[in-house]
Amino acid sequence: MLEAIQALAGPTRFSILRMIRWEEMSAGDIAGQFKNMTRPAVSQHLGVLRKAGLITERRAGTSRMYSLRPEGFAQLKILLEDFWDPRLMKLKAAAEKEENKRRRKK
Amino acid sequence: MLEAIQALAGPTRFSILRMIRWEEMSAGDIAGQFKNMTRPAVSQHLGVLRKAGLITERRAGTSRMYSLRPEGFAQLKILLEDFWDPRLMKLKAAAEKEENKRRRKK
DNA sequence: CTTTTATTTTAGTTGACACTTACGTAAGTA
DNA sequence: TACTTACGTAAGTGTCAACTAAAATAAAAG
Repeated sequence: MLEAIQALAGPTRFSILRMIRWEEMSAGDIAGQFKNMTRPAVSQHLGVLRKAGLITERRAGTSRMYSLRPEGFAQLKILLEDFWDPRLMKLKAAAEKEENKRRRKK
Repeated sequence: MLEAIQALAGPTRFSILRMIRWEEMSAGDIAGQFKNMTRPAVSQHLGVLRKAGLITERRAGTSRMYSLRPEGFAQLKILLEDFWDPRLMKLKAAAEKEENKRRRKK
């Protein structure tokens, strides 16, 4: 889980994620967007993002297409919500306790 | 904004945030939870978290009390939702389709 | 004013990570 | 087959962030 946050924390990787936010892109096209950075460097970042579960890879001929993996971000969102507002969390916990009580009555 | 993500990415800082998740703690108490780490090190991490807007500092006598700052996490949550929410993605795609139609009419 | 307590700040060291260059690989093409 | 395209992987290097130790600061107590 921390792996995903660390992947997100790199400025280059963050830019990559913004690029493929709406539609998949090839590794070459992604690297082409960067000035002053070699293609292997971008490839390594793509590897980090993939290992972190934030993107998926699809092979198309000699190209590799990368796209966002919503599941990865969903998990991060859940994680952040736990920090979001502790008071709300307490209320939610209480509500769920109530819910369970009701279920057990059946 | 990236600053907050980078702050969150450090394992030590992540632990600190979990500690003060429910209630404020003094710098000393926080540092006391860590084995194999000096107090200055923890203090530096607290500084990073504060600069990133994730925690707030309150002075009480010679102690400094730290607590979570929900606003900081709220912004992060919004950021992630932009990557995650499929409904937003669909809306954007539809908007671009419209945009293309308009262009072709010229 | 001096001492104590709690903590930050400064200075300096070291390990991890982001690069580059060079090489390897897999799929398409002549 | 040999060549080209589009990549990833390996090895080496420099930079930066996390740490420690020592000094500075700030508030309370004596």
